[in-house]
Amino acid sequence: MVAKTTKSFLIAIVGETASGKSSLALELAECYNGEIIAADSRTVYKGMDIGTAKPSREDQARVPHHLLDISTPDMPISAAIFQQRAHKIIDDIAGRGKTPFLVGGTGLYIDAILYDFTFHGQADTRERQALQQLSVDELQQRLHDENIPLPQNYKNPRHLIRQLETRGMHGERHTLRPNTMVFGLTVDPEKRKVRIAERVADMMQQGLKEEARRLFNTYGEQCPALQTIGYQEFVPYFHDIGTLEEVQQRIVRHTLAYARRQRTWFRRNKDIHWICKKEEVDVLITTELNK
RNA sequence: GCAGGGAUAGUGAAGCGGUCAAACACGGGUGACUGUAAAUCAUCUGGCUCAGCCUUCGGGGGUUCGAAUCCCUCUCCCUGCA
Repeated sequence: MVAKTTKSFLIAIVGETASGKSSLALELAECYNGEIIAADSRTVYKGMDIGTAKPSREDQARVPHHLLDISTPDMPISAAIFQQRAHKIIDDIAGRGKTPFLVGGTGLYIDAILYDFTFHGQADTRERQALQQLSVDELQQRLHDENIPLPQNYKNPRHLIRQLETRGMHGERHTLRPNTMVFGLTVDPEKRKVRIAERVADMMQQGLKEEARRLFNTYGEQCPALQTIGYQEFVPYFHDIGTLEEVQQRIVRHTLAYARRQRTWFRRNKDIHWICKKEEVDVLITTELNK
């Protein structure tokens, strides 16, 4: 019992895409003898580098990063798998007397750690593929037949499939993990658009097109992991539809929409300390450490 | 110059006498979401003192109980003949 509550110290840094999480995390990790765990559903895949703004080799040399490149796009990582691996690494880092920093923008992955989600119902790829052929109506009918209540998003095929897989079992959500501080980075709405546009232009410069082409050639256009902003937009272009200009514009728009979704996810989290400068974090961490 | 076709909400595009504030797509806003989550889904998107009212379908004028839809005319755009 006691052992459970003496969890190691953990600092989480969350926020929308292009909010500066990575560079802040880097600074803090250097400052507080830390290591970084990327809580990101796309940087876990090898080969998806430019489009995911994966930390560079130099950054990784400055501070050890974890859960980057742990799989390939054809071997999907789920929230549950991510959680298991992250737990182990957090313990490992703490065991070596260092401070783990959980950094990322994938809300579900972050929360799975912060609130120690219990997941129910293993996903069976075969069965899932079969279910994916069904329409929303058919999936709802199926749930009805098996006496399983509809999920909250009852028109969402993915959630319907999941509901079938878990047979309606609901995972548990616990209170915030002990010894944990959660920081959220805010972005000036005025600057958001410019920042994202610049970032996307930058990715194009770095060869995003070639990276995308290589990935699609290797794993196919249907590969779920490649249904990612920054890659999917190239598909029509590779079929000679539209210009590169349009691809870039679409990536920017989709990224903006994604950032919005991230905001609505994190906004609900009352445990987040919203900040916009490193100094604010320093004050909070220092007082926490002195307790 | 003559003969045709067209102008519709932020954009593209339906509608072709009433059920039209006007389909649909895109774009935009808001939200949901515990084993696909950078995914997926819902919802709103002319204005307002919002179960009703007001102003819209290139401009103006008619016909009609009633027009985005019919007629006349003007402006601009595309097509065939000159």
